Amino acid sequence: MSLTHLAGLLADPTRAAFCTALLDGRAWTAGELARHARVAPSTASEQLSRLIAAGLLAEERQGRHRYVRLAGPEVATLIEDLASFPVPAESAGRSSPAPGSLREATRMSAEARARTCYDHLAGRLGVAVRDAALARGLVADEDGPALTGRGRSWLAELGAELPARAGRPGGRPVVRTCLDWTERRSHLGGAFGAVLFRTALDRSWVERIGTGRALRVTPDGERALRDLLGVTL
Amino acid sequence: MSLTHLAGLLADPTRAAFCTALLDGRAWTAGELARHARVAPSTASEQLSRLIAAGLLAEERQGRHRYVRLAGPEVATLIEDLASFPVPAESAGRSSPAPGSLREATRMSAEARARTCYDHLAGRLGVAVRDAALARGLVADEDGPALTGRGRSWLAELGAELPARAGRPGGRPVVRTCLDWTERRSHLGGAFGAVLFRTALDRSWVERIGTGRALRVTPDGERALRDLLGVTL
DNA sequence: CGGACGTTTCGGCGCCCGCCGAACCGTGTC
DNA sequence: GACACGGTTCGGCGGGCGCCGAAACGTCCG
Repeated sequence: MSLTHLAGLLADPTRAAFCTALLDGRAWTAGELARHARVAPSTASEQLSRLIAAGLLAEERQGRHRYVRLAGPEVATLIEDLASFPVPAESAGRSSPAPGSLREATRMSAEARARTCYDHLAGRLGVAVRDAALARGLVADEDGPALTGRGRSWLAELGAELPARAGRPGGRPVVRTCLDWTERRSHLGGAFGAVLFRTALDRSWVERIGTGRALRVTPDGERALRDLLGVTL
Repeated sequence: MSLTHLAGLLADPTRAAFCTALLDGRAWTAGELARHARVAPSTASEQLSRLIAAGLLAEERQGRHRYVRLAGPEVATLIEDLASFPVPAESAGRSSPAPGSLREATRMSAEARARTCYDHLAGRLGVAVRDAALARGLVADEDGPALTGRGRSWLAELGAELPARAGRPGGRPVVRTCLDWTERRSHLGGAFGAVLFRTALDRSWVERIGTGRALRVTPDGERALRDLLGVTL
């Protein structure tokens, strides 16, 4: 994969829209993505094939549907890195992308509260969780974040465990900080962030609302967050 | 900076050639880059302006020359990340970019031996330095690399010091591993890697050869590497 | 079996953008 | 002051590529 080839794939508005939509970590059908990006199904089909051929996306066919998702966490962080590259000063013209409709505005505020970032938590909830994990000594942040011994036993008590390859060379980093670009603060990614979100979803502490990346914290979730991390929202 | 805009800048062969050339960490003039990428000076001028406007490059004018360099380490890592994205299997056609001329071949072998990677060491030398730093306990690698206490005092004895902002939020990471794509192994980047290379250059342990990224280890350098790190080449 | 639907392939249109050469400007040199 | 040289601006050319609509294919359902 050459630099120009990869960059060229992300340089097109349609393909970029696909990728950012898929940042919610879920699998979308080709048709959903086509409607989302407002292009003809034929166009979506072509562009998806290219993204798949390049190894950015993975596909899974089920009957007459073609499900598509990001190929892995590396792809997600790559896209996040590109998308969060600091904008030089002179773009002060239109600071926010213009709320547009009311529907759009409420969606954005819901996502600011709590949302997914590929496979972990983001938004104010994600930042609060990180702060709590730091305060309780589950995660240290000396020259880059790391899971502490206390963090490991906390995770074990929770009944969750990290994938075996996490942290080993070639494997996924155990904990990564991910710049949250609504909050302009960090939240927790990496294998730890992922397993945290996974359990929260499994135990119905959070649930997805709408078709986007927004999340809602359930009453059970509020209780769990308070008892396990001391987080109050 | 939108994702598509940034990616679009790197999607063009000419602009990409500029960026990868600038990965040597030095400042090039517009004309040098034009010749390097084999385009007319006028073309180079236009493209450089765009890269600068986007904040990827920084310029410095001296007399009738326009010097240009990468805007910072973040840009370098961004480009490295994109360039080192794993290529899917079916590109097995032409594995290496065809040596072409003899001149080209000797340049490549020199760069494989020792070269710069933006502002730190790479190639076999870079990998050897990392291995030595790990073996001597200067750097640990538990869930991501970190500078140890011993590493800090080693650096102090050397008479070198890290920039004050290194490791703090918003600052540069103290030590980063950077996948070396000739060696397919990691070498040391980050503030530590940079200060290491800086002192090596200041004390003439290594010197640049040719106009590219290749380095030569001086006799003084061989001695220093052996005494300080136990590295023999 | 027939119709609806999601997806794919193909041909063709239109636009964007990278490229160059020519003219021009400012700087350094003889 | 004349000339050389690096860089920039501008107009115009050409190719690549994203888009669509039409037609075809496969799957699911009645």
